[in-house]
Amino acid sequence: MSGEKKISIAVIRRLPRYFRYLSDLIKLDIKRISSKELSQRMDITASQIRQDLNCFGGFGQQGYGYNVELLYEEVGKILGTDKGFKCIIVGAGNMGNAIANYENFKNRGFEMIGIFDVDPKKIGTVINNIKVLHLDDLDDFVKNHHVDIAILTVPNKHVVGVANKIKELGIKGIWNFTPTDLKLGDEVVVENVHLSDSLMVLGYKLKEKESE
Amino acid sequence: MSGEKKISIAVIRRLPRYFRYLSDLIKLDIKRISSKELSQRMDITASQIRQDLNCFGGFGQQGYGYNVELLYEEVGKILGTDKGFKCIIVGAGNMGNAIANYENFKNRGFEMIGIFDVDPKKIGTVINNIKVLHLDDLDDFVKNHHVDIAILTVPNKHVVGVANKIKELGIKGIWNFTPTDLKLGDEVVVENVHLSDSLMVLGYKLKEKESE
DNA sequence: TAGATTGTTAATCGATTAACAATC
DNA sequence: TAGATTGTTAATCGATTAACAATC
Repeated sequence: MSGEKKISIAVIRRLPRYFRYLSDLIKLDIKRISSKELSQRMDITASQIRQDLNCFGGFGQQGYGYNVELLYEEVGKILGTDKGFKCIIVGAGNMGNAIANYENFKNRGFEMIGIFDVDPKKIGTVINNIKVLHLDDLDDFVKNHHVDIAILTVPNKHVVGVANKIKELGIKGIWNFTPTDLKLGDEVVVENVHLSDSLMVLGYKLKEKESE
Repeated sequence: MSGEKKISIAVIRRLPRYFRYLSDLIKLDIKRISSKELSQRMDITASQIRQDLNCFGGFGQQGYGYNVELLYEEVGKILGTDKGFKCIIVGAGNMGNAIANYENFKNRGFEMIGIFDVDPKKIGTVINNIKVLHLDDLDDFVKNHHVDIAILTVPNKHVVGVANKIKELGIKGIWNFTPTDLKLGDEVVVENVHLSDSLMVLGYKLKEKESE
């Protein structure tokens, strides 16, 4: 079922950015846009925009450009914003809380349906209308609810154990906020956030800037 | 002051990962490592490791490999872990809270010295030993404290205003947690986190996986 | 139709990998 | 010394950019 040419991760990582800019254009009531105009707004080349979009189909029209609304919908579809991915948060600490309360995920196709922790003080509390359950109840929960994605915000020492459990339960996606690189094989797709890494890159850039 | 060849951002983004793995090796009491062994642990090529490290100097020794402790220190120095970057958090919401409470930043060279918000209910409260101040007090604060980095966790509608203020106050680095792409010119270095983008990439991968 | 702009092929650029001489 | 492994150059691969024919 995969006769198509493989699309590079570099292209994929730009899609959410297109999605954002298109959403902004809709808010500005702009109906059509050329790759040239969009390239100026996004500070990338028009050529790259056309190449990127053409990986997925000819969404534009010669002499006209792209219909903003249509392109927005197409990019959304490519990213799966219509899939309604069901997510659970594992680890009800500060980061778990922040994510549970973040309002932007829902309209991008991600729904938070459960939060898990092991701290007795947290079990039973409610975060953004979701009751915190004990991690031991995760097995039962997964039997009764389809779960697409587990969001990992547990302390580092628990990561490997929890990740393996998630895999065993058949959850196929992990959004990993821990510093640990997970090695779970091909069955699970992992997207890492690695906040410290990001901050350290900023530190480097800053150091470079100052030595200019 | 820049006769050296420019080091690509791809290399820089791998450095924190080297730093993490070296830290793990130290914990395991491993004293030396070859690029080959490290490549197996990190799942990248030995060639890439040697190329990356050689951008900054010959830290290894033929026939021996790399001294773990020394390499760890060198990579740390490159990233500026010894700089003690002074950071403020702008936006004391859930994400601001999570970051203020994150314990891993300090030992990577980042110190949180201030938190700012505009919500009267938050002003004066204390988060991880740091008192939340009103954003109007930021000017004064910057006069009295050197600030390297502003961490932006404000609601989206305030981003542009706050970012401009940060720039005017002479802060040179922004760690941007908002979805907005900042356009502040060359004076300020920006590192984006864009959590939604990351989650959407995971959604895409998941969708691809399922259609395999 | 003429002008504009895409879709797509070709050229360029940069990053990764391979190979091996240098050397510990 | 012989074996191991780096540092570094050369080859390959992939991603970005340029160019232009197709076509709206």
